[in-house]
Amino acid sequence: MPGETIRNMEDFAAVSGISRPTVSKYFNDPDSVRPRTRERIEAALDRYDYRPNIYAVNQNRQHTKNVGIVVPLLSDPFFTEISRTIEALVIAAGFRPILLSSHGEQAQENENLESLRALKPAGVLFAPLGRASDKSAIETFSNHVPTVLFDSNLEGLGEAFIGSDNASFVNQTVDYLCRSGSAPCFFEMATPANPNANKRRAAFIEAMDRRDLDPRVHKIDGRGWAFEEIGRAGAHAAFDRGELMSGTILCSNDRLAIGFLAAAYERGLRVGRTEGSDLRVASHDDHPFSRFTCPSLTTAAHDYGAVASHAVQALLDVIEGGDLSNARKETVYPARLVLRASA
Amino acid sequence: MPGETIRNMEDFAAVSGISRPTVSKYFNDPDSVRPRTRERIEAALDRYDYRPNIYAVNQNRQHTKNVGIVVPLLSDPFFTEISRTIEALVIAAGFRPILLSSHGEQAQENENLESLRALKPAGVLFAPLGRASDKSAIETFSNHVPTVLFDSNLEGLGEAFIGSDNASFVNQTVDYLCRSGSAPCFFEMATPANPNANKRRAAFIEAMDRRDLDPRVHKIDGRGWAFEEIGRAGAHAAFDRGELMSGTILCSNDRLAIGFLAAAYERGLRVGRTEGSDLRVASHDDHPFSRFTCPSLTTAAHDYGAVASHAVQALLDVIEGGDLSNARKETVYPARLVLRASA
DNA sequence: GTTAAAATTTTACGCGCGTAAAATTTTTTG
DNA sequence: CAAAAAATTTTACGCGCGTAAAATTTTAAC
Repeated sequence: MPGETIRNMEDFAAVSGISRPTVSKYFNDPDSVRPRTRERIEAALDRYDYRPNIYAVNQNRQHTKNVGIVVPLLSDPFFTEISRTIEALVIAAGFRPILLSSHGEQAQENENLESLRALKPAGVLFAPLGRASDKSAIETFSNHVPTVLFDSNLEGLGEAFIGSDNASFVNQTVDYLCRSGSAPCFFEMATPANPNANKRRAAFIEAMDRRDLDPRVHKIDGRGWAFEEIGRAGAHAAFDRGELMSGTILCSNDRLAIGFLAAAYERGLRVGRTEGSDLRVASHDDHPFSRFTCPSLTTAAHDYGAVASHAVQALLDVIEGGDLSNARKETVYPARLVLRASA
Repeated sequence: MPGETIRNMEDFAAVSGISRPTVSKYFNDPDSVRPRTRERIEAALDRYDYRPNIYAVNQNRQHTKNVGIVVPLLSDPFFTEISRTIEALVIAAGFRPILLSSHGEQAQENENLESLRALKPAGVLFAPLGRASDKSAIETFSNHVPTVLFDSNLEGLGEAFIGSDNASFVNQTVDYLCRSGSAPCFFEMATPANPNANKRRAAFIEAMDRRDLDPRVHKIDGRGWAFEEIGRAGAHAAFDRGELMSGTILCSNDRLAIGFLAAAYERGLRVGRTEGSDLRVASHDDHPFSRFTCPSLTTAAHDYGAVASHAVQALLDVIEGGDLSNARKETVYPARLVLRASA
């Protein structure tokens, strides 16, 4: 009868009729004790709602069962989505995910790494800000905590990098756009925060060169992470100069495209691949909202599942396997073209 | 010289020339020690990068400096935004925020509460799922941990509730729509997950009754949290029957409206308040993307800042003040009408 | 400069659990 | 059923820190 109060593992061991060290063993791995013992513990466990004190458990551990997940900007639905997927995999692997957003700022990113270190995580899945990241801080961190980078690569940092193949993204959109209509002009921020943007531009130029086409790149102003507004303002500025009002526009990413489409709508420009349209717009990322733009956005989709599961697996390999292969691996996944109404 | 390795507070106390209990006192409140002592500790602190072991610190504490933040669905930008604001306030108050999403499911919500209990937080800011919430689980939880509800109210649960005044939202949109054009029809899910939806419908009916107008409510099918797709499918179903293709539509929330606008666009319906438009669409929430819909969405905005800061303050009062007033308070903030192009 | 007040140091103990080593019990094997 | 193997219990210690009480030093007040 739950008359007495269970204050610690010793009390719980007493009411379950098992010794405290055995109970301790059970909580670290239920399969490590004899089935009958396990039954008795679990019987006691549902009569009394005892759980080990997390802080006492972790006090003397070198590393805990925590796994940090750091993303540059959680309010970007792309990162919300990928971190949700990663979270589920981390839980399935028996770890406790700790989700942190850097809110687009280096100071916050560094603080996230600092507070993670204090939590002694088994490992960290880390999508860095990119250009704004403090490389040396990240290097120091990754020397102490097993770190796997995803989404944005920082050369040489972390045990591995898993992301998307930017060339595949651009090759597929360029290929589709070129064979279905006029050649695209690339639309991007002049000083992108993310290294993927640079790779996409480079891939665009190369893809156009291969086709003996002029690789036109339209760069717009704007700082920070409010990409939709930057895209919208940049599009209006272009329209004011009579530019980008016809033909085919390939945006570096969906959030810029969302802003571009809003501006086009505001100008009464008809976007789409049907006859009578003024211009076509395509993009990259398959942002959760791109299904609901007007018109719906033709884009290249990340393989969320592959990136997430490979990143988690890579981290688990480092955590469990130790240093099997010392080599830092980079893995990228190709895009999947998603044809919608905008191009 | 950082020759020796600092393993614990005793080592650190030694190199800083201060006794360990005083160092302990410093870390709990830097102002509680003499200025000269503080200087010496902080001088040592930047020669050696020692920080107290979080787990040892919290092991014997009744409650930690952690504050839980639980939202029903982090991938909804509305919750991403409000939790970001709350996070900053929690940090400013000297606590460590722990952000958890229930991913729209009761099982996850209950798990979140359970893992929070194990972390012995000083308090929790909790936006429940609503109808899908396990009330008894939440009641049990809130008996052990100071809990302040926000966004969705559950009668009698938690120490306080802070949210938005649904009647204010609907009154403002209805008032504006009625005085600027035809009377609105309300567009909502037949079985909304969130109690706010019910209050909005009730407020709509009341507002229309007050004006001696017929309160037409259009209910659409759909389960889950994919509101945009539900709104889009519901709109198409209505259009197929020749309904909602003209006049004024007032959506229960912006995410439904985003779907509605996508469907209207796909049908070639012109939405807006300008001449030549087929229908007007307005909504509630001021979702971060509602600025970028086509046309941009007229809506009623939450006072994010007021809700966030009042919720945090209410929790701090409970944490620090003990039980000054035993009464559970409910506080709601009015909406701010945001006129854009859609109505 | 003396005294009272404040801050610090000393001393000492406890928290809840991990874990190693030796002793004991239970289970499996033949 | 005896012996070997496996699991469990006993015993014992340590982790890093909070914190109380008493002794001591420093600071502020006069």
